[in-house]
Amino acid sequence: MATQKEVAEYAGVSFITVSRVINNTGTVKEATRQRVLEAIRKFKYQPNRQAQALNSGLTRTLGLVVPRMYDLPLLGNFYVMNLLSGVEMKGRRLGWDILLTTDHDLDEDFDFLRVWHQRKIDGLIFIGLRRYPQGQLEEIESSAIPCISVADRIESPAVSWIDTDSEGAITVAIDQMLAQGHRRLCFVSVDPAIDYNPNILAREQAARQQCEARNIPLDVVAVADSEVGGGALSARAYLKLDPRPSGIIAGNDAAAFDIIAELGSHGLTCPTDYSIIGFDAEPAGRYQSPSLASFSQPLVDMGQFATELLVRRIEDPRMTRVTKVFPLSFVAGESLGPAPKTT
Amino acid sequence: MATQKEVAEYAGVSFITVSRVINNTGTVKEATRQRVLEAIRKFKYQPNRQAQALNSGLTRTLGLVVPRMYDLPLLGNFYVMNLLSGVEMKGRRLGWDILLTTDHDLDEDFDFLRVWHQRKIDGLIFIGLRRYPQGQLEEIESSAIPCISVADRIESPAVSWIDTDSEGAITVAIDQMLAQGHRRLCFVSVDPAIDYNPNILAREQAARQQCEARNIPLDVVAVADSEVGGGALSARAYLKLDPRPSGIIAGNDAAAFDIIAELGSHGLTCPTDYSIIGFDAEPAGRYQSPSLASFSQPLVDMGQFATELLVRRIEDPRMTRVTKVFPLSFVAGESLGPAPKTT
DNA sequence: CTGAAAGCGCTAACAC
DNA sequence: GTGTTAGCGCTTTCAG
Repeated sequence: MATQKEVAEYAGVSFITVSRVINNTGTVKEATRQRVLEAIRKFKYQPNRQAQALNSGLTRTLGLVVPRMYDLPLLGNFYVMNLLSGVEMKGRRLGWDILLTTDHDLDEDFDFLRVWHQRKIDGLIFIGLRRYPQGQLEEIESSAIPCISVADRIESPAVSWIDTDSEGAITVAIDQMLAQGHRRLCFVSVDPAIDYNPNILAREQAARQQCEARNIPLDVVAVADSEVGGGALSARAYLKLDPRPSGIIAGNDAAAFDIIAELGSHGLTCPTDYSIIGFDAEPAGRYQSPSLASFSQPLVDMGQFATELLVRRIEDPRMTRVTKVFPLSFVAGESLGPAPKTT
Repeated sequence: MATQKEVAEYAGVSFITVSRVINNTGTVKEATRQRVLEAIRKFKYQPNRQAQALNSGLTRTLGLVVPRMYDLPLLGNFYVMNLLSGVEMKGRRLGWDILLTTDHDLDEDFDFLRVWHQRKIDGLIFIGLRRYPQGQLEEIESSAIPCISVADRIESPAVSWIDTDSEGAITVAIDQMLAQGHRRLCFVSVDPAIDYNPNILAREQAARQQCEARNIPLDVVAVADSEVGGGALSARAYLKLDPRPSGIIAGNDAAAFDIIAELGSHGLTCPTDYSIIGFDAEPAGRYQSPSLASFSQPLVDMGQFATELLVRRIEDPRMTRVTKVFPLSFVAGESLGPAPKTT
């Protein structure tokens, strides 16, 4: 691990000249420059980022706060992972590294800002920011930390956000159900007291509003997030509904998988007895029989967009906030079929 | 972002005293200590890790090198993600942060050691280390960088590794197949020229050796990794086999999903016409019909183990290398049934 | 065109 | 017990 000093000695210059060559600052005679480059190559010199950070104030590192559930980081989650892929790709291209953080227990003292306070990162990407207690939100909004909120539309002018178009997707989902003759719908949501999932909650709200506006009977079942198998519980709640809706819109694919499995073990088959549409378009939905109708989201693009935005914001502190809504696209599947005759 | 100096001024001491209080070094009078703690609380002071790193040489950050395929980081991969979860959990508990890196194009100049050369991390975790060209491997083995290899059993005494017990699992898989009457087997592997997957290759090798030792006919089909839908190609290669084996062992679940789907579209149903066992025990395998027989691996534990090992190695450079093999456990599924009569 | 000096925030070694 | 000095590796003035 060579330093500028060693390189400089070998090249017969002072270390400051090495700094100039590396950063392309000031002026260096071509002959000198070549000698320095030669020495850099010889020692495989790379600048020490810690030292650079110490006086530039920039770590060139972004933090991604990954939500957790029951102590396990939600890294296996399809949404989180694809977003992360995009973040990593764009970060690498722009020369920024990605530091992974998870939130600590929510009642503890705002632990996920630690990396910021310790100056290990220059900006943060949050997924589902509103899962955090009000006090912590206020600290973020009032602090100068550059950050992007994914999936939660934060009001504060200090926080840029990106999100998916839940309303538009729900419109399509309802239209699809109506076109197949389904006249009574059920939305499978998540209990925010158990787990806060901004995407599912936004979809639920859109479903409620649109069904009311269009005068379509809607039942909402909300038990627990499917990440932990709560979908099976939701299925049982669905079975108790009377009359029983023939069209199910699940908050995400994971919930849909659970429900199909659980209803199957109760003798209900899809799409004969009911139809179901999920969200996320996970690959697993393609392998299933019946394949799962769903909505795909440009998650990798979203991760890239968020990263680019955050880097720009860091480099230009006066940048005003940006908000962006990404469209979803419907993915057909065998799980969506005509409503059963006996409605 | 307060500094020691500001805290010190408020407390009426010199900044070095603040340093002492924080690090519990030297001796500080209780009254002074209280005043300093008070000031720290008031300013919400946290030490600047960049500055600390600059003179301790320790960044307290670990790097995880995530393999890529066709430019996309393999973050959606079940194996990688669960490992990463474990790494993150243990890192957080030990007070270490996790920096995500991916390998650059392999022919380029060893880009994934950049974070080490730039002193952004103190150690690295590799998955499938042998995917990298020989020259780069040698650089790792000969350099002083603390690192752990996951899934590749590196010979060098400088590199600790952890892996799963492919041999043991393959023994169980073959036994299961034999018990169901299957007399001819097929292993679905991956072409290392297309993608290097150490787990699948180890399983393939074990299958070859054991089938030969036990005198069981084995065909090996290797087309492309299932991550990119190559499983469908493997299925077509399987269909051309004559005689056609009734028992398929797939290199991983993703390949198995592909194969079941593809064979299904050719009129072959599982487990009537053939049986199949996968590896990884992905949740999606539970939702499928038929459910997929597979092997589960203690991936989160492995990630935790690797992290703890790496941190110990960093803190004690003289530590000798550790190797550990984790057992797999068989997960029953409907995809494994009696061999068809007409063998 | 190049070098010397100062300082980023912190800690280790040595005074008082 | 507490403060002073020096230095980690680098960049940004300011001289020459």
